[in-house]
Amino acid sequence: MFFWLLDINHEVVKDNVEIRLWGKDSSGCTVLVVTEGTPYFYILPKEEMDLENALRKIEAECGKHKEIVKTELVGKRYFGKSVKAVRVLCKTPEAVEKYSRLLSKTLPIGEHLEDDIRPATRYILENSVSPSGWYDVEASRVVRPGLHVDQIYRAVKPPTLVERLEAPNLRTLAFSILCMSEKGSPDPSRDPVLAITIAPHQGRIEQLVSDGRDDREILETFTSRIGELDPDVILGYGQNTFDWPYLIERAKRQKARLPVDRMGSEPHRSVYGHISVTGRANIDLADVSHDIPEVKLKTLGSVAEFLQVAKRVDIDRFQDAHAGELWRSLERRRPLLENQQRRAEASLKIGRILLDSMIQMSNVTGLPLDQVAAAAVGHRVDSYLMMQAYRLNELIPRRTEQPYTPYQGATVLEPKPGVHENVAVLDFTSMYPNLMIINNLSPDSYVGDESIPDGEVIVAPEVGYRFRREPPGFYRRVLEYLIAIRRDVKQRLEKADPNSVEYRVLREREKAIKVVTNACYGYAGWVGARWYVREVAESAAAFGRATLRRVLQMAESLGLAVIYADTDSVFVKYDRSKIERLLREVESETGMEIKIDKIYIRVLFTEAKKKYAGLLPNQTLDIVGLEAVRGDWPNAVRLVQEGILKLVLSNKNIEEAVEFLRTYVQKMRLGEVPLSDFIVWKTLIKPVEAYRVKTPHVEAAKTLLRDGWNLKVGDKVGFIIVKGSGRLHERARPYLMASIDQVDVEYYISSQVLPAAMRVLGMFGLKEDAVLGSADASSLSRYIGQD
DNA sequence: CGCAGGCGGGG
DNA sequence: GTGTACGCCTGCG
Repeated sequence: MFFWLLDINHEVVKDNVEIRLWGKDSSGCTVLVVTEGTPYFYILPKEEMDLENALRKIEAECGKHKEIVKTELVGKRYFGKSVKAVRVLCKTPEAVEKYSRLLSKTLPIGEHLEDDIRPATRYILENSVSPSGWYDVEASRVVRPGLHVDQIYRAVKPPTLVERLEAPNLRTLAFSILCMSEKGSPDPSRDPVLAITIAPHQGRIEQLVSDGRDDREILETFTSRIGELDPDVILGYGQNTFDWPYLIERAKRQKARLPVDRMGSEPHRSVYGHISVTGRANIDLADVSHDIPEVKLKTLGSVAEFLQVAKRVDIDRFQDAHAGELWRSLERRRPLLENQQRRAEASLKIGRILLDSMIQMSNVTGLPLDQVAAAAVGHRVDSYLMMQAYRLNELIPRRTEQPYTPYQGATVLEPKPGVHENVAVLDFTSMYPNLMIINNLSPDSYVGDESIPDGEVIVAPEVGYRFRREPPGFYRRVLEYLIAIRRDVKQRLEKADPNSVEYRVLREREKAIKVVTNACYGYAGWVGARWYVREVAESAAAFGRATLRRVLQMAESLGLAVIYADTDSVFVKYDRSKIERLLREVESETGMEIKIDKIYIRVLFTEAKKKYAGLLPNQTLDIVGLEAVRGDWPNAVRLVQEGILKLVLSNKNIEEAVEFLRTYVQKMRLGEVPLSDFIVWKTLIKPVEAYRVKTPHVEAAKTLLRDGWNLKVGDKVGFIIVKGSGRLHERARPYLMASIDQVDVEYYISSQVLPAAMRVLGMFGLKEDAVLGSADASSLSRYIGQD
């Protein structure tokens, strides 16, 4: 039987672990394959220990406990060394937890390992069954009441991989709930669910509306409709943190149940804080939005607009406390309900667009579809490395609590301020992964204070850490493997028809592999990583600095003018033959690929690092780091600075830029700029009470909290600076509580718009008073093109 | 005036 | 819960 693996969980049935593989078969039927799981952990005796003796002791101790099935000595590797470990097989995961601890306490003979691997993960690793892929399994039909799938099988043998790229047709729906409160956030202990919208991919959109007091009926209808529609994928926006917990709490209050999964039980919280619906993939698109860095403000409307499925303003409405009042009158309720429908439809469309990439990320990293959406990059890499460790017969280290020590990172050069014409940006392809491969930077090749002949090690510059040249370390093997499979996917892409499904899948697969490859360096320096060794990350950074330094030397000796450099990129004055020579020489010396990334017709640098704007040959403007692209500056500032940059870079027209600024400032003073362009958004990175300083956004948040709002870590606070006296934070108002005539326009002009404008205009020798003074813009001096 | 806390975006 | 480097705001002594 062929099936595509959608979800995996385990149940303990009569002291045995049953692994449940939920999937779809090749005809689109839902299937469940049950099989046994074997829970176990390892004891790794200390090196000086006599193995026979250790094993005898362990066996003697294990013999006393009936939940331990057996022990066996197995050959494994641990941090690159061949070791013998004792595998302790248990009946249940609970026994694994209990005896791994007990044994290491009563028998202090070594480390206990892999007791932190959950049964479903263990099964994935052991049988190489990565989720979101096709498998062939020899299985017999069985009957199991109470499980909601078309067919149930018992596996006779472990599944084997089937090379088939295309995912099956997944039944998908999106849902959204509507709850309201007279003030602030709705509270499930008080406010009923007012409406639930279900938007199935196939079929009509449904809206279940309650009478506003008793939501029991719509909760029950929702549950039964999910059962009837039987989705493989459940989409939503924020349902892990809002909709599901709210529904669960409401159901509890109503003494109702929410058996929406495929085994008749309720949604529950799982590993990455997400809500798991067994047998289906519950995907919160708010989690997935973090994979789209281009979308700054993570609202459903912003994501919808970015993906061109809806206009932001049509989606992000009624998301504030005022909406509660709308529910009261019947005719004003209509737009509220219509908006909710649009939100569910937008979620559905967004999900359909993003599903391919999530499926590939799931299959590459080995995390089930619902988990991969919720897991952060570090956990995705963690999962990937665990699969690779299994492939290489390496024991999986546990996460350990350890202190965090910062280390020195990359080099950033002081830019040459001014406008430069024809500037090429050269950069290395995957610099950190390549440095890790070339220098064998890996936890297992890292040589601490052991004495080793100089010829056998590579020494990292500046930091002096040593790494064995041979054998290839874990990171090196994994990174080489990643690069090899990516190359293979790229080759297949070249042959594929760009309009085919195959092409689309391969493109997403290639992206997923790239993300994992590029995250390995950061992962190596993350204290939470299973394979965290700070010296590895620190050495990669040091090799990076040395490499960049060398490129700068070589550019200089070739007579190429360097304008700026950051980490793995160098900005040089365009000179085709010299650049080509530089690239060749750098490649042969470093063994890494470096190429021209882009050529700016004109690029403007201020004195600041990491801030510049460049004009590309197709007339588009690249703005990096400047206020115009930052989310914590009001629209007014972004708009003015971007406008000025466009004028000075594409037309070289400073007079027009000054005129543009003057006109905008005038509009501000005349009240012709809308309130929304004055809003400053800042994120709360900790609970409001935890702040020791009084800042505008924290004070605005306090005002909102006093008004009954529910603000949490990660929430964005939009505020306005209003007229009046006192410190800035005393004049910060939540934007919903301010009107246009209260705005301190002069503050915005002098402290926000002008500084941002002058950062650009100042580069042309203009002074603030000259710009806003009475002088005619056309009499301003021109400084363009000096370099 | 200088330093610290806070935040966001870059490579 | 990938890393470090950086700029620039406001608060505060």
